Amino acid sequence: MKVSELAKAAQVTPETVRHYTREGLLQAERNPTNGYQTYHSDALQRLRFIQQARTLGFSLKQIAEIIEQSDAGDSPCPLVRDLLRQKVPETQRKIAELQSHLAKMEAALATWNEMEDGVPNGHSICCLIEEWETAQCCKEGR
Amino acid sequence: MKVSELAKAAQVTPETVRHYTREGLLQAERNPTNGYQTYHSDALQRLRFIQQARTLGFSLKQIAEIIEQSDAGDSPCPLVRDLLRQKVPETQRKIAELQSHLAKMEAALATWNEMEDGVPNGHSICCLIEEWETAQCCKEGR
DNA sequence: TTTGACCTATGTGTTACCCATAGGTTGTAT
DNA sequence: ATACAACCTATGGGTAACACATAGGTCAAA
Repeated sequence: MKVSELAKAAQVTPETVRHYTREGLLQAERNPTNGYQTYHSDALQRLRFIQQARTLGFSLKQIAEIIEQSDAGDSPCPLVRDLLRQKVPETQRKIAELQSHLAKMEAALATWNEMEDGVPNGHSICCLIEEWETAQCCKEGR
Repeated sequence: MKVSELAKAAQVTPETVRHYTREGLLQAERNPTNGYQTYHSDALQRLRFIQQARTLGFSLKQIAEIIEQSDAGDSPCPLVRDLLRQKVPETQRKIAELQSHLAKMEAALATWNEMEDGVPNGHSICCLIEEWETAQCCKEGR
């Protein structure tokens, strides 16, 4: 398999395949006559694994560690479990954060539907963001 | 106000203040004798505005646009509303994505509590991720 | 006057790629 | 046989929002 063939099979760009190869996440052999990278068929499986892990929020670095352990003959499962245990609260925190933002944005949009646009007065830049908690400023027609 | 004073007042690092200044989000004047950046007191208000906007997920570029409009005497409120309207579905999408990941991670951890760690067998790298949907592999004791 | 705490500019590192450049290779159509 | 498209290669630069390191100038207090 050549770069683009592997890339197409996994629905990624050839550049991504080259990137993973450069970073050591994928193994390839050089065709000595033309210097092209050649991948074995199990590279596709590994690439799919990387995609799965990426989907879960693992960094390439973490994935590289997992693969390394695996290649060394050790079970990567304990490592993966540790990483997941770290990632769960991180993800929960991120979700809570985004939900808070979302609530603010929706509340603001709802309120502002009834307000006229403010004009900057030298003190405030954008009342919509500035007086965020109250979102009262535009009511004054500033 | 000097860089660090402004930074401390807004609970950010001096480097962040310099960054915003370099990017044109904050205005400063040079002290001609020593070259130090000098900020007016309303820079703090502006910095707080930037923080608010960042919290909502606006990029520095978008914030710069908002500030530009404001400085030009135009109301940035319509622009902000447009940006928010774009950001709401984006945020919803991100939340849904994270929730899906979280659910998978939690389900996996729960299942794997009862499983023994697998050992790589040359075919699978980490059954915990690979056979994600079923998460059956480790049951076989591979 | 020395010291510590500040300031400056510049450049590098982070993450996971994307894109541009310049040039070699392969396969097919003419 | 050759032109041409479509592939490959390496290299370097760009992205976002800073953090950090370096080297050197400045300031205030002891």
